[in-house]
Amino acid sequence: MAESMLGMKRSHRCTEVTKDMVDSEVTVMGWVQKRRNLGSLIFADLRDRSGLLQIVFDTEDVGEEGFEKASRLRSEFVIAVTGKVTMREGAVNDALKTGEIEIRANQLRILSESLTPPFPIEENSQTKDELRLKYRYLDLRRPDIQRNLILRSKLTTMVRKFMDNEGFLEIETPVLTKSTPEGARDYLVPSRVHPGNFYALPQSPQLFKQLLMCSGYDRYFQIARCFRDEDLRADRQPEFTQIDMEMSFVDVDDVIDVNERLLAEVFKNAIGVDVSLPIQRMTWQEAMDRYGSDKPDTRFGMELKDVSDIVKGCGFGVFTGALENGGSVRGINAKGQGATPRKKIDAYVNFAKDFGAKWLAYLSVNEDGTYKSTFAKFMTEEELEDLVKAMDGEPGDLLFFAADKNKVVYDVLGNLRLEIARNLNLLDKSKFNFLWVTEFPLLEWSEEQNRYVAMHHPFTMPMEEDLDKLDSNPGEVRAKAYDIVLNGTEIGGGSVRIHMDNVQEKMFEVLGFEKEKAYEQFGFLLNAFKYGVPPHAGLAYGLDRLVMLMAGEDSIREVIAFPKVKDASCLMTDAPNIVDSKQLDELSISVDDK
RNA sequence: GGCCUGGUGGCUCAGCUGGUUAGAGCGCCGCCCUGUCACGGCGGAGGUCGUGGGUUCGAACCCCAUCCGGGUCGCCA
Repeated sequence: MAESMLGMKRSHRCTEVTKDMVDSEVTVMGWVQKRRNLGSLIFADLRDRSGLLQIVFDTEDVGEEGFEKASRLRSEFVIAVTGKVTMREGAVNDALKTGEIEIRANQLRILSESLTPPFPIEENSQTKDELRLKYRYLDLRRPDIQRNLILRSKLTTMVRKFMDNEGFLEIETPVLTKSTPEGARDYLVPSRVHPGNFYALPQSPQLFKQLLMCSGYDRYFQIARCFRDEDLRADRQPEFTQIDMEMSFVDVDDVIDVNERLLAEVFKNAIGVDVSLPIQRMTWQEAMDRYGSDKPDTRFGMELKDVSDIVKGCGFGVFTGALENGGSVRGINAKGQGATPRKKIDAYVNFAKDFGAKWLAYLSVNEDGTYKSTFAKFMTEEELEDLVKAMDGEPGDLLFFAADKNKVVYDVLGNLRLEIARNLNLLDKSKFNFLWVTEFPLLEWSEEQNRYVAMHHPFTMPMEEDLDKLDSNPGEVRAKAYDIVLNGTEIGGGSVRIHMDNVQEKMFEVLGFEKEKAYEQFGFLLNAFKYGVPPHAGLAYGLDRLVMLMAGEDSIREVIAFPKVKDASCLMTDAPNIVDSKQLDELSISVDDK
């Protein structure tokens, strides 16, 4: 039976009550975390978002009726308590912020009873995700999730403050917008007024923020919800949040400068981490050569080495064959892992195959200096020695080699490097290694479409010094695009945009867009550019990933209040769901049952 | 779409090569208990072993299908 709170007013959150307040009367409200009934003395731990506070119920203070009521308390009941703050008579509980004090209740109201929760509401939950997400409203009561969401709120507040100080304006852009070609699949929204026509939910506010630059807003930002209809991962949700920004009359260094200061400020203020500026920069090519990844985790070494020159004359067909096909042979050295059992190595070989490796060669340097390897028989003793030397191989080391097209070699070794590091616990979550990756390729050859596609998007400015290669060698043109990487996770990316119509036309030409088609898709932007467009550039962060890393979590679900599961459905609401045929009729939609 | 992995009382798990009545801890319910905070003591309830089919004298265990999670590859300008 629930009671009204009429006449009672909460005076403090649980942990706002301190020992300075001893002897004063407070009113606290919250959930019963735990009750301990000793017969004629009852303790209850009261919980709210601030933490726990112990309440004592004694007939002397709360009366017969109150005590009887207290004996009915169970986990997750919502109660209001008025009482006197006192120092604890018994032992102090060092685990609690309020461990020295307690409230001697003189008034108790049960504001709401609770069923026994389907899983314990406690930190470090052991409960399966399935159940947590079905009862997300209970899961969200757990202190660790509450901490994450509080951190997230703090972070966005800090971002807004910083951006405001820097002269950025927060401007909202539409959520119902136009479907864009290229890139991820759009979520579509049917139009009732225009039968057969659809809005798309934005994958990012990209085009709108560029238009805002055309309109003279100079510095824009937005904490924007974005949508992509692609499969989920631990760090990917169908709807996610970007911290999006765009600036006028700037070049790469200007964007990097303001963002370095932003990162330094929020990491310091939100989690007390010092980011030393300037943040290291690395070109895309260097990142690929050294780490096999465009988002290198620089918390550990194990860098890739190109050994193509060493093995080019050897008798091992896998190596020489890759070189003849224009590829390369590269290796990594797992220091001190020479004793890795065969089974584990086989697992690495299988892992490599997931990334397209037909082959993963390995060699361990025995303690006595001899080698054990699958390919030793194809090479002379001298060739092997040179190879090991090139890899800085010492007794006890384990070397892996991939030989294929560069893309495959990078992919295989880049991921293998991470896999080994994970197994060896080299990924220290208390370390925060930032890195700018710059000079991305402008274009990427798509086998599937048999044409070049934009690596970033079709409005990305090529580097001025590469402009003449747009005709002769488009694949080698570098872009004024940059990513900000933290511990091997891409937390943001952006570019300088094309503001020169001749360059934009050339870009569409290289992408195989006919002029008409380009206007059909992006006419509003291209037309806007005819009326005076400033040079502009921007960047967008994945807020969810940023908070995930700050909170030390492994999945963005831990920092999103109501996330979706692997198949993009919501276990709590059951969305998506079928709708009434009347609704479909209004939208002129008929559904094919398959 | 592919691959890997999981589903056993409310929760977390154990359950051998197929063999009596499927177990444990926590939680829950009842009684007792004045300084607990992983409270304690005594007693108790609670299980279609995800679902459907098959093999077998016999299935939680083996086979097939399917549903629901997790990871990952493809995909994600």
